[in-house]
Amino acid sequence: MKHQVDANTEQVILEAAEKLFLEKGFAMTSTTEIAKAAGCNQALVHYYFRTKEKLFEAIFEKKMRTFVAPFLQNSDNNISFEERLTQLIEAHFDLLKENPKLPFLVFNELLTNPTRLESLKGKLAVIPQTVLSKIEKDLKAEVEKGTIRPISAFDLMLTILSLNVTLFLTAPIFRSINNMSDENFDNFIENRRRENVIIILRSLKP
Amino acid sequence: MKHQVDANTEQVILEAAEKLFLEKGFAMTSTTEIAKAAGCNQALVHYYFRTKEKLFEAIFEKKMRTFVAPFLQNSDNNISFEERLTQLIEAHFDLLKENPKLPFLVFNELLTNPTRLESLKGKLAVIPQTVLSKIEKDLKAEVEKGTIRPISAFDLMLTILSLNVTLFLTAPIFRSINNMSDENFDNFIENRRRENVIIILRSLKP
DNA sequence: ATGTTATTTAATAACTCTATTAATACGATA
DNA sequence: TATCGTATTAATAGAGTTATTAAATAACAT
Repeated sequence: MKHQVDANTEQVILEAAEKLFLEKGFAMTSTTEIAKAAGCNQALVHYYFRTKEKLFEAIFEKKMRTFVAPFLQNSDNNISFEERLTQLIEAHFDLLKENPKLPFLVFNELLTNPTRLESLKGKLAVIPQTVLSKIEKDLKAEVEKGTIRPISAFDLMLTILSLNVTLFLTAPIFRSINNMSDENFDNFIENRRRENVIIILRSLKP
Repeated sequence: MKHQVDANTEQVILEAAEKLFLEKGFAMTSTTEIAKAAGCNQALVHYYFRTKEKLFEAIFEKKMRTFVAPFLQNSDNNISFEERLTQLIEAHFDLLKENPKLPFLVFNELLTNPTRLESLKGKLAVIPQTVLSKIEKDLKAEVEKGTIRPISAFDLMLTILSLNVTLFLTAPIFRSINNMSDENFDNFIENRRRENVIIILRSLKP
């Protein structure tokens, strides 16, 4: 068992924990396991983070922010609404592509642990309001121009979320069932990126 | 602690376990907890099902079948393709409405436990093939009639799955964040049933 | 070199969980 | 009523978990 002299041990533990939590969720991951993955003694995990819960929270909150990030960045633009929307959808898609296990973690913890949901409520409740109201305004303008049908920002967001999230949530399952090669899998994913954009744009037509 | 003389204890245990597994997943539910919920001794749980794993499997496989059921029933029809598709989407939606925790259980277990996925692979792999090929045929016919654009049955299924599943997966979260009343929540759900059908039908237009 | 602080480890307390075992209650049947 | 199989329970072994503590070691400034 080597000492972690050079690297920041706290960071190494954090990363090992992140990987394991994403793979197996909170309950199925033990601090012993995290320590082993980080190449350190189990007590060190507690030395740096005191409890498993606190360690998880440090990771979860950061990940939560990543998860909703694309909806927050405002693309102040001279490009068309359709282009802006496409960019949003694809930004969300790409983020999930780089963090494919993220939806699992988020849903798993928010659904099984009511406390977690409660504690995040305060922090997250603000986001939808500010973001949605901006998109709402955008949508209203387009509706008046007659370029799209009337639809709530919430419904639109939920549709984007649904199409993008479920793809990455189910991808490992379909991949396994269909015995896809890396290449097939990549094609499948990229095909879906296009498909999702098409579905959403079409759903808005007047 | 009363004896469970009258009712079929095995069934009572099964139902208690089902409820708890759906709420909190496999790892977070203990046999002790199941026994308490079933009003019996913890050893009885093992007496009837030997292991927690076997108990779970008995429930999971049944639930898995429920989950994919709507895609399996063939509506041999004289009604139009659009109507048939609408019925399929709504049947799937209604099933999820009655089993809102089901997607959580299925994803949670298939994703965290590779063994589970492997063991189901054999049983489930057949289904997509038979079902998809039938829908594929339907789609091809419609494409030739010029009523829809070319699309794979798999993509269509994934879209339906995405829209319906994510709604029920995220519903408790949005409900909590937005402090929805029962009535608001019901409206929200019913509105989405319509919305999901619209999105999918529109996505198929030529 | 030496004292001081930060990091790391081994050991272990205190639980909790699964699974098994041995003993007991129940109910039908001979 | 004596007997037998099924249902049920208390007790507990055994493994694994989190968290704490005290001791050892490394790092570093003086």
